[in-house]
Amino acid sequence: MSQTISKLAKKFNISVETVRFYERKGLITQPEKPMDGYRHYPEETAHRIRFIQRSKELGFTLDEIAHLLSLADSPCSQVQALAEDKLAMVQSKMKGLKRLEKALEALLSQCNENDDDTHCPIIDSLQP
Amino acid sequence: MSQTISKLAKKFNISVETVRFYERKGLITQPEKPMDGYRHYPEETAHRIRFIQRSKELGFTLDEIAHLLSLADSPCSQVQALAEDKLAMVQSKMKGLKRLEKALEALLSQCNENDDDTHCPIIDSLQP
DNA sequence: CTTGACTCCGTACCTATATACGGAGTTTAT
DNA sequence: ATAAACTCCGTATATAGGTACGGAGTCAAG
Repeated sequence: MSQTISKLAKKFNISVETVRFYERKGLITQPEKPMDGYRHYPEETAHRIRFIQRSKELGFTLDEIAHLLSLADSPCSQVQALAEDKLAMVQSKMKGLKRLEKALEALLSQCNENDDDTHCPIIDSLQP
Repeated sequence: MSQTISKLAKKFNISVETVRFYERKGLITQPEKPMDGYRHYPEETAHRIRFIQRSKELGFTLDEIAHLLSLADSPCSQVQALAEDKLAMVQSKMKGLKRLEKALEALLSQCNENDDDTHCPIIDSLQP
């Protein structure tokens, strides 16, 4: 069953504008527009959008998703390489956040030892 | 010693435009501009920029830094509250990344069990 | 047949954090 | 004294991922 743009959008809880945006990005192909000039989407487009949404949940950017889609029939090793890159990025981001967490905890523990509420050691440690 | 804008910028390895940008943002105050119309920065501005840079490393956004700066003489408890919010954000972000990591690892382990390089199970699991 | 909902398109706008540009005026070095 | 380097200002551009708008045409229900 072919769908209008708003049906499709509603199905995935995104806006009509977003569908058009994905189209412009080349993530989905603009369907044939019969006599009336309106888009009528085949089932396949719905599959693509599902793919896009799942990939987004995995932290892929739209550009990376475009890449993934273009790899649909490529050797597994290529897809794997992309996922591995992503994993490395995720892990490095986590390391940064871990550092941040430690730093914030250290600052906060200074506050806890501070009796004088009128002045905050955090401000001091940030200043030279 | 008062500094010109480019000296100041060089000192912190940022660009002149960035200094002007911080000024527009209200993070640093635009200094008096004597006869020639050029900015001459007091030492204090350098301290502020140092503060900004350290805070950025801690993951504060410029808006949050503006807030921090405005709290410089506020009760410790207020500054502490801001830092605690930030800590909570950092921790929640880490949780999200942890989930992501697991998901990617699961996908990759499927690839490792896959003999057929011409087709990738990652693509399949992303598709409906 | 009219009204309201839907669709089209191009374009502007949004956040965040800058970076880049252009033209005019100024300071510094040689 | 002249040229290079610096400064001023306002504005435009960039990324990412959309969101919003306006005017015109079209479709579906009653």
